[in-house]
Amino acid sequence: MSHTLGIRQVQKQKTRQALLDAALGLLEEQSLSSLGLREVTRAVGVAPTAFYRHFRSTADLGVALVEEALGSLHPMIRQTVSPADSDQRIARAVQLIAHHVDAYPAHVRFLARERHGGVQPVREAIREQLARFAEEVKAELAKDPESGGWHDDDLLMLAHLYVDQMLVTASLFLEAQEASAEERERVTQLATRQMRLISVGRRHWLG
Amino acid sequence: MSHTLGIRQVQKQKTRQALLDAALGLLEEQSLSSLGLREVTRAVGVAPTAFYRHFRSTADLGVALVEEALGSLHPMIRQTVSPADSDQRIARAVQLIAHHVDAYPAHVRFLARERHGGVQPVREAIREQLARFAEEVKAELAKDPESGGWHDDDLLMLAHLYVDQMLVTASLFLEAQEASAEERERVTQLATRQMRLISVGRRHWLG
DNA sequence: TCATCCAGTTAACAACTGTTCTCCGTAATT
DNA sequence: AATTACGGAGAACAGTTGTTAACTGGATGA
Repeated sequence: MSHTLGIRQVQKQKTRQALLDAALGLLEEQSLSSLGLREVTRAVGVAPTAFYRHFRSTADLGVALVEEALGSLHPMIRQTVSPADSDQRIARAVQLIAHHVDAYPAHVRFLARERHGGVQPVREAIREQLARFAEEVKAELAKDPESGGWHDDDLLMLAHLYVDQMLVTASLFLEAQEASAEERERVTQLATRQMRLISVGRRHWLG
Repeated sequence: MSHTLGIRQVQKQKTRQALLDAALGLLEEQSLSSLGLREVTRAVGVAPTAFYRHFRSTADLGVALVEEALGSLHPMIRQTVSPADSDQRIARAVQLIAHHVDAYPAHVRFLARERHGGVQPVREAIREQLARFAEEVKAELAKDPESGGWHDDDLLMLAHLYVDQMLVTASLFLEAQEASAEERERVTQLATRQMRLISVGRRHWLG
């Protein structure tokens, strides 16, 4: 069943990953729509034409990056929403987001930047994946006894609100990454209270 | 006091505005970081070198576009937040946002795209202006009797939440601009209920 | 062992980019 | 009426871009 990859396919995947990594690095100070194919291959140390062995275009590479970036986000979101919303749990969730931004800053930057960016297929890929995430969050919320009597539509509405709020918070942490410890603490306080307000709204939604 | 502009300065401002308009149009399907100086001048029908009479670079042009785009957003946000949050008021606010997106789609797209985009000075300009907006919203919220007993920090927190939620909603309407009437109605319902949940949270924030 | 495959290379193409310098015509100033 | 100020045009610069074509050499499968 487990067919060991030949040394050839291993090498191919290795350079493919190198292209993805290099692109992610270059995207720190520009958008995908201005990312050049040659720019990426030059950073990897490979001929420009080699690019075509892996991707049709930079937009195609962008779609691949969406998978990678949201793959790393996946477990984080799960952990964040799963427990009920006590104040302690919220504080922990915010810390989880902060930690994720520290661990994968380039992924977070890429998603925040290209979610509304200039490359349509990439926008669509992000939108699609985030919708799947919202569905997942909704399923998690449905387990909670607090969700008794909630309509499906309202659960999905809340799930989207959570997902958007997480991205906003992650983006805030990203901007404050090189800032002072006090500034980062300010962001933490802000995000925590916003999450708390949403929780209060959730608690009093019915009746 | 009112010094009438000479026919020369009038012409200059006219071509300057033409450059801004052309750029805004070209930015429908790309990001600012990939917008070329020649591309813009070609669209206006002017020599490439004329660009330098008005802007130092495309990033400089971007900052000018921030002023313009947020200028049009300014009265909209005011109207949206001013009244207390009855359900009817919320529905009206969402309609206001939808109307603004229809009236200035390019402005909304530009802000959503470049808020996290690849050009640092533009990001900073947007962040700065949005912070000023949040301050203004906070002042508006403070007038409301419902804000009695609220800390300044919490008021600002809520103001930011509102501003972000408005941008998210505007961006949703923008994506659904060419979609069916049912899809647009779905977006309206979603945005309305999210605003409502935030209002519920606001109402029960204290105690 | 031998023929095939295929990731990566080299070379060349026309088209495009931002920027500088020099010049022009005319509105503005004196 | 004479002079200056200045928005814009024109040409040229070196450097970049995406894409095609033909080629190489080592892993792969018969």
